[in-house]
Amino acid sequence: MKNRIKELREQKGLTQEQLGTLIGASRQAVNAIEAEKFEPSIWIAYDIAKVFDCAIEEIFLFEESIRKSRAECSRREHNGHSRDSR
Amino acid sequence: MKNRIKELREQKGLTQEQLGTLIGASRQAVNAIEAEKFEPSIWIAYDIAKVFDCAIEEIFLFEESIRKSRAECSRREHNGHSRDSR
DNA sequence: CTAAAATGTCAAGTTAACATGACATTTACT
DNA sequence: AGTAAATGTCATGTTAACTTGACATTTTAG
Repeated sequence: MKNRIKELREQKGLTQEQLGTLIGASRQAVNAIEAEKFEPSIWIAYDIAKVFDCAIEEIFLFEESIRKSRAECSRREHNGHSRDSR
Repeated sequence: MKNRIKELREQKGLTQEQLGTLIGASRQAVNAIEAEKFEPSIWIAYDIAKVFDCAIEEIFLFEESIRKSRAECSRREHNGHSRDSR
């Protein structure tokens, strides 16, 4: 998803590795999230937001993002029962 | 993690299943997240927040929550190199 | 009380978010 | 140019956040 990590990180003069250390995550995880390779877990999102003293929504731009994982793709044809089937 | 889903959901007169449908998730997922069985993905957290017209942090109470998953547990003994080792 | 709706919970399977390690490429400095 | 730091990226493995399906328990309403 779209995010402002790189912008804010450089503003603070942090490397990806340093940011990773600050939030207790790997350098590669920071890199991948920053590069929009995958979605952050909610805790990592929160930790990053805290480093930059922001709300999660100010860093991760949900509205402008394309949702790849759930909530689309499947769960499209097999609706109509919805009930647990008892 | 601690959250105010039940409170807000009932305030709106929604069932777990209805909330699940609104955010495109299963009833069981809503139940488990509400009961703090597991952490929501960031998209589910966002969708729930939007249903209740709140910020994520107003619904999921990070500060009061115990972090079970990452950022503790491992990554404690094997520090000191930090660099990729080349 | 009784039936239905809501909720709780378990099993099994899938998927993606991580971790670690390794190597390649780019950036920055002297 | 040369070198070190920073970044990009790939492979492999683990784990937890989901899914569907099924059944048990609790709550609600007539």
